[in-house]
Amino acid sequence: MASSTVENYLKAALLHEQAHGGIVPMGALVEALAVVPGTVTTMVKAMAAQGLLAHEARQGVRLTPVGRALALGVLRKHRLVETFLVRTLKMDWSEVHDEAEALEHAVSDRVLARMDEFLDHPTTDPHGDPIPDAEGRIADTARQATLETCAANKPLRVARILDQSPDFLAYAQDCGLKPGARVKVLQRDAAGGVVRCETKPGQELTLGLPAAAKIVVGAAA
Amino acid sequence: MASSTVENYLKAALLHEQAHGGIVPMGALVEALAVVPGTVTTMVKAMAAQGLLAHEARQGVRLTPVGRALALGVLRKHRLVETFLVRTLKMDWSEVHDEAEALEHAVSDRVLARMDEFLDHPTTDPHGDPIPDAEGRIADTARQATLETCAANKPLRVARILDQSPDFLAYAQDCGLKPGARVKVLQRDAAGGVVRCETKPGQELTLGLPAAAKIVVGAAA
DNA sequence: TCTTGTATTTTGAGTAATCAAAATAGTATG
DNA sequence: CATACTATTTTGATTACTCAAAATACAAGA
Ligand SMILES: [Mn+2]
Ligand SMILES: [Mn+2]
Ligand SMILES: [Mn+2]
Ligand SMILES: [Mn+2]
Repeated sequence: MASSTVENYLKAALLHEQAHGGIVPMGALVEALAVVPGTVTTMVKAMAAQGLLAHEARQGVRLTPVGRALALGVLRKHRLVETFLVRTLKMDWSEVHDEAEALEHAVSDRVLARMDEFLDHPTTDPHGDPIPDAEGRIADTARQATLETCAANKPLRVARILDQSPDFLAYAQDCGLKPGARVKVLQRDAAGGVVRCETKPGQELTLGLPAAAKIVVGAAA
Repeated sequence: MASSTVENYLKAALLHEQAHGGIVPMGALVEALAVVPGTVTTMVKAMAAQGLLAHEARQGVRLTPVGRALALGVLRKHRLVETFLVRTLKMDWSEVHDEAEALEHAVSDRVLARMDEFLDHPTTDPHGDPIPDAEGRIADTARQATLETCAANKPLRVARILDQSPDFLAYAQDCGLKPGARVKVLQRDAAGGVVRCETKPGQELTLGLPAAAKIVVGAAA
């Protein structure tokens, strides 16, 4: 029913809503979809006419319940496909995002259900991103601590990487910062803009604050 | 580079060429792609301009070497995906054709290579159709015997089913006629238009000639 | 040869998605 | 408050693919 283009717009709106809350400015869609502003205005009007989102003139868009349900379905496909590519086909976690970007529009619900079963119903993808369940429920991940904001000198684990770019993921892997890895913040220097961490005993690592903000951490259960 | 539409035209031309040889009439593409004749003329002109096929006015098309190479790549994706869906995700062989019809355009060469490895380089798909290798070489399957044409009273094996429709495949499965299954033709009645076969000892089966012609058989090694 | 019938092509039109560039609205700054 | 800046919208085109319906070419049959 919905074209790949429409699905991409819906997913972009959902991700922005999850990351920032409230209305999604047109500019966010311009950026996410890499098109010119006029294109977004045109598409948004068409999608609003279809009841997928509400367009507030000069402000931005909000997903309707129908639009959000569709967006969650696309996000579920994206993240299950990523999980499949890494776990089953042994692809590198830094290359699967782009592959999933295309496959999320081609995998049917039937295939997805078989894949979910095959993978034993995973709840997070290789980047630590939560996978919505078949009914569209998704774990709330708002206000989680990152290496930029967490407490120092406590044993933690990497929970999620907030940057899907191959470059950053390759770098994170190099540093031993994959989801599940242990970390401890040794010292945070706000003036210098760096965070000093320990990954393994003796393995130290200094990260810039923007990079540190992309590493979500949780208690080292 | 090539759109899904172009890939579908190329694959249809290749399949027709493999089944009938020589030039592919416009009408064959009309049928295969379920579009109106004028649409085919338009698309064919565009594709000829791109060097994917040669258009002989009022006659039909021939694949160029470039077009054929692309078509073989699409066919390889289609059949590897089908194999994957049946072997790994345990889907029914009668439903995978339609799924593969969409996935063949979304699976990248990188993913395909991993899948090929994972499946241990299969050479035929679940319907017995040969899978082109990574260089586009494909087993020649012209002039193989079918239940309509093969010798009687010799132990044989089903090699391939030439009809991908879910209905026919479900029927074939019911009759125990999956690739690899043993069969023997007991008697052929050209006047009555039927073939009487034995699948298992004691299990007899009577097939109409059109159906029999869709079951490719080979020696029961 | 004339007449049909069928396959193919042409013509005219429409939809989805896009861009470039000009117009506009709203916000922030002096 | 006037000005400037920025985000958004509008306008006018373009590309890819599609259909409906009319025109045309070709191969047979009478
Ligand atoms: Mn996508
Ligand atoms: Mn992910
Ligand atoms: Mn296809
Ligand atoms: Mn097949």
